[in-house]
Amino acid sequence: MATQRDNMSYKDIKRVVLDRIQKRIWAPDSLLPSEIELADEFSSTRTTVNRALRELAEEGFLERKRKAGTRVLNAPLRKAQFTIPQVGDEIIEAGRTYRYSLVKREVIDIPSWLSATLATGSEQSVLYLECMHFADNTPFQFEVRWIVVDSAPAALDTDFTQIGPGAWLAQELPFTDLEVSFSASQADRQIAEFLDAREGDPIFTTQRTTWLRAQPVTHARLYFAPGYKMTTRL
Amino acid sequence: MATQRDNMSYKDIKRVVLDRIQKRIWAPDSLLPSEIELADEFSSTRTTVNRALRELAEEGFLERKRKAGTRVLNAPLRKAQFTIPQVGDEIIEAGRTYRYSLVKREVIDIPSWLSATLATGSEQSVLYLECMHFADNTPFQFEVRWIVVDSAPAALDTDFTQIGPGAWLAQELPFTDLEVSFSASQADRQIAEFLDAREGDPIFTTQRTTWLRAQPVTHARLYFAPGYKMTTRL
DNA sequence: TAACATTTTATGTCTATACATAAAAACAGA
DNA sequence: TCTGTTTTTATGTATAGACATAAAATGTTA
Repeated sequence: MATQRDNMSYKDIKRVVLDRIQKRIWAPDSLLPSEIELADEFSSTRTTVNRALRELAEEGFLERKRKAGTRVLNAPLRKAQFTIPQVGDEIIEAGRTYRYSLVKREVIDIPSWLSATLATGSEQSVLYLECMHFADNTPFQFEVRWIVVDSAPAALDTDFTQIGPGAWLAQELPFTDLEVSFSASQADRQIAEFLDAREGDPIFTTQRTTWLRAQPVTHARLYFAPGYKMTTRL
Repeated sequence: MATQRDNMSYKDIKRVVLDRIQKRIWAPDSLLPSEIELADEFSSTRTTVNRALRELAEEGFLERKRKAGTRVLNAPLRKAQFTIPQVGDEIIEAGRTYRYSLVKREVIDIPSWLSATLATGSEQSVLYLECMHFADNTPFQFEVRWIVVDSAPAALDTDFTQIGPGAWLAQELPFTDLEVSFSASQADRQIAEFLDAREGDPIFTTQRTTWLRAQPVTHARLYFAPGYKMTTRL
């Protein structure tokens, strides 16, 4: 058997294929040679070529269908991956010091808009929390969170003065489904105060909802201090 | 050789492993059995187990290191994947009708802030464009775009009255690197007018910069009409 | 004991081959 | 020509075995 380092690795093959796509050697919408032909050309095996093409398809460059073959996507619907960070981690990673503080904690009946959003019963209790996250002692994020008590009874025994609900939930409760949305909202008086902003300032806002196998766990609204920018490179 | 349908597929193995993580059978930070041991348990092979674990690591559940083994991540840094959509596609996919219109088109010297952002020479020409994107004839997005002429000379021969610069670039020019950022900004008079908003309204804003192998191609600022929300599920 | 060299080991990858399967293409009958 | 059936084919996945390699663990020496 030939030794391993002679031939091209799947990464090499990815590079070559991507290069040919970018140089329009394989034009958009055109069909690539079959795995067997490519394996032959690169004197590799179908297994290795398969991995290269599969990954390029996952990355949004190719479309693959059984029997139909592998096609170059015309509008490379490139997929950006961004990690959903824990506020604290995000701040520490930026080389700043993180401080957390609990503003409010109470158990309430689930508001009707929330039970609608979560598609849960209307007779649930939820733990309502308001928290502040600071970076270098300046306001970074104001968090408003609802935790469904039935899904996370242990939350009632936690006072959340030392640990933020995000971090606590990540440790205590796994989740299976997540919905995140991003939008721009306007600072009302409360938010302006907490974030040291002016009323009416544009506020970058994230909403997150998580479920554990169809059971709703928590909903959070995260209001970022003015000037916040979420960036991804790819 | 045993036939294929007897044993567990890599997807089955993924399911089982994920389940054990979620049930805390394999606690956060703990070490999983080695691939060989797992292959043995599932009466599978190392290749198959490897694929399952590799994908779970890509999805952010596990961390793998040579010799050190496979570890359950404590804070599952879940990775949300969102596709960078073409405005038109996004609108059409929502079942609305898309209309595009060019507002302004001129060739200018590169502004200094832009040559700084792009890390390019300061003597470049850029094609400056302002465009509107409508959904069901209501303003959806106001686009401001700079295209580096040297990187895309063909842009000078295009009038952009029929096709938007985003769509045109996707067809004409591949890119290798992309930076996207999201933020909240405030509508100034011009933006308010175009988006049928009030001055001062919070505006969800995307900035995109693309390069083709270290050569800057284009920079765009996309201002969305008030109320826009970007959502991802996972 | 600290600094360096060696061994061990779990993951990373490749090969060669086989069976599985979706779907296009070819075929057959009415 | 239409409709339903069969064949073909490219991708999808599994197996068994080998070599590659980072990094932890261990051993060695100054």
